[in-house]
Amino acid sequence: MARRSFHHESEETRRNDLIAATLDAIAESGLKGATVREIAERAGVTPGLIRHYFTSKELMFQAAYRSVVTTMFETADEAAAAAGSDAVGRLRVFVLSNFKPPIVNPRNLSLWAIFISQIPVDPALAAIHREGYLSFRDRLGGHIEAALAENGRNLAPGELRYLAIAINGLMDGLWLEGSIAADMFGEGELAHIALSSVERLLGITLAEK
Amino acid sequence: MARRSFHHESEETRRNDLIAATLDAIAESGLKGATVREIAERAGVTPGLIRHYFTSKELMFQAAYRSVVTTMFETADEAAAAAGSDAVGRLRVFVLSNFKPPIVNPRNLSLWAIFISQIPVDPALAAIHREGYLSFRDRLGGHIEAALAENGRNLAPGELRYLAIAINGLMDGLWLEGSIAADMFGEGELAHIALSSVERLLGITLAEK
DNA sequence: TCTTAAATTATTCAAGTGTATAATCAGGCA
DNA sequence: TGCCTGATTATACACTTGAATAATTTAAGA
Repeated sequence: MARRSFHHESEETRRNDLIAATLDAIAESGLKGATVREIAERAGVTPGLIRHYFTSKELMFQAAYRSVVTTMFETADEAAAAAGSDAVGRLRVFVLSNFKPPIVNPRNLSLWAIFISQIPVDPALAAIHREGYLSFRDRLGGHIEAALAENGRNLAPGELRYLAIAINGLMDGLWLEGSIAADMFGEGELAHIALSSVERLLGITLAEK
Repeated sequence: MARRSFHHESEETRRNDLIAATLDAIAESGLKGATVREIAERAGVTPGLIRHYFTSKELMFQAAYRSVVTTMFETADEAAAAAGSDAVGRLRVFVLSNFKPPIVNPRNLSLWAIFISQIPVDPALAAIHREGYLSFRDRLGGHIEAALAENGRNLAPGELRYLAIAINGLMDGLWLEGSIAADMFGEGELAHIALSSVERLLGITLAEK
C-alpha cells in the first residue's frame, strides 16, 4: 500500500481546513457521520493529524461552532453596514438578510440545530452560543433605536430591551421554520412577514420608498 | 451470575416505558448517550427486548419524537380549551402556556433540538415535525380568528395565514431562547414580551381585565 | 551539509455500537 | 395438568469509534 504523500500546510490553513471539513461532515450526515475518520478524509488528511491540531474531538467541535456563530452574525452585520446612511434602511437590510442565502439554507439549519442540541450537555458550547446571541441582539437593538430616533421617537431603555428580544425571537422562529420546510412558504413570504411584523411591533414603516 | 427475573407487561405499557426511557436518555446525555443498552437499563429491561417491540432503533426514535410533538401540542391545546368561553382569553392562555412549565424546561429543549437536528437526515422525522407544526399553527390561527372576531374584526384568509405564521414564529423563537438560557430573562419576562407583541401584531388587547 | 524539531502518516488498541440468535421463562388453553 | 406460543433474557458477532503510539517525512537553522 503506497504511503500517502506528505503535504505541509501552514497551521492556520490546516486548522481552517479541518474546521471546514468538520462542518461539511456534520451538515451532510449529522453528528453520527461526523467521525474523526470521515472528517480527516474530507480534509485530505490522516486521522492522527487531527489530534495534532486539536487536543480532542470535542475541542474541534467547539472551534467549528464558533465559526458558525460568527459567520451568521457577521453576515447580517456586514449587510446592514453596507446598506447606506439611513437608519431605517439599515434595520430593514439587517432583518431581511436573515431570510436570504447564505443564511437560509439546509446546511445552516443542520449545523445550527446540531450545535444547539449539544448545548445542554456541553457548557463550552453554551458559552459560545450566549456570546453570539448577545452580540446579535445588541446589534439589532442598536438598529432599532436608530431607526426609531430617525422617526422622532425615543425609547426608555427597558422598552428597547423588550423590543430587541421580541424581534430577535421573531426572526429566529421564522428563520427556523423556513429552514426546516422552505417548501411550505412562498418565495419571499417569510421575509415579507418578518418585515411587516417588525413594522407593527415598532409602529414605523420600513418598506423602501 | 443470577439471571434477571422476568417481568411481564402489557404491550402498551412496555412500549410507553421504552419510549419514556428513550426520551430520558436523550434528554440527559444527548444522542451519544442514548444507546440501546442505556435505554434498556433505564426501562429495566434487556437490550434484546427492544428489538421485540421496535424493528430498529430508528423506528423507536420516531415513535419517541411523535410523543414529544403531540405532548407539546396538546399541552397548549388543553390549556386553551379549559380557559373558558371568551375567545380573547383562550388566545391569551394558548400563548402563555408555551412559556410555563412543563413546556419551558431544559429537558424539552434538549429533546426538541436533538430531534430537529435529525430532520435533515431523516425524512420520517421531517414528516412528523411538519404534521405537528401545521396542527399547532392551524389551532393558533383558529384562536386568532376568533379573538379578532370578538373584537369586531374580520380577516381576509391570506391575512390570517400571515398572522399565524408570524405569531407562531415569535412564540417559537422566544420559547427557544428562554429554554436555552432561562437565566438571561426575568421571571415571566418572556411571557410578557410574547403577550404584548401579539397584542401589537393583532391590534387588540389581550391582558386580563 | 548535518541536525533537530515539528508535521504527518501508519498502525494498533480497547471500548462501545446495533443487531442477530438461541436459550429460558410465564401464562393461557386443551 | 401439560404443552405451546410469545415475551424476555443471555450471549455472541461483526463493525466502528476516538485515541494512543511509533515510524516517517519535511522544513529550517547552524
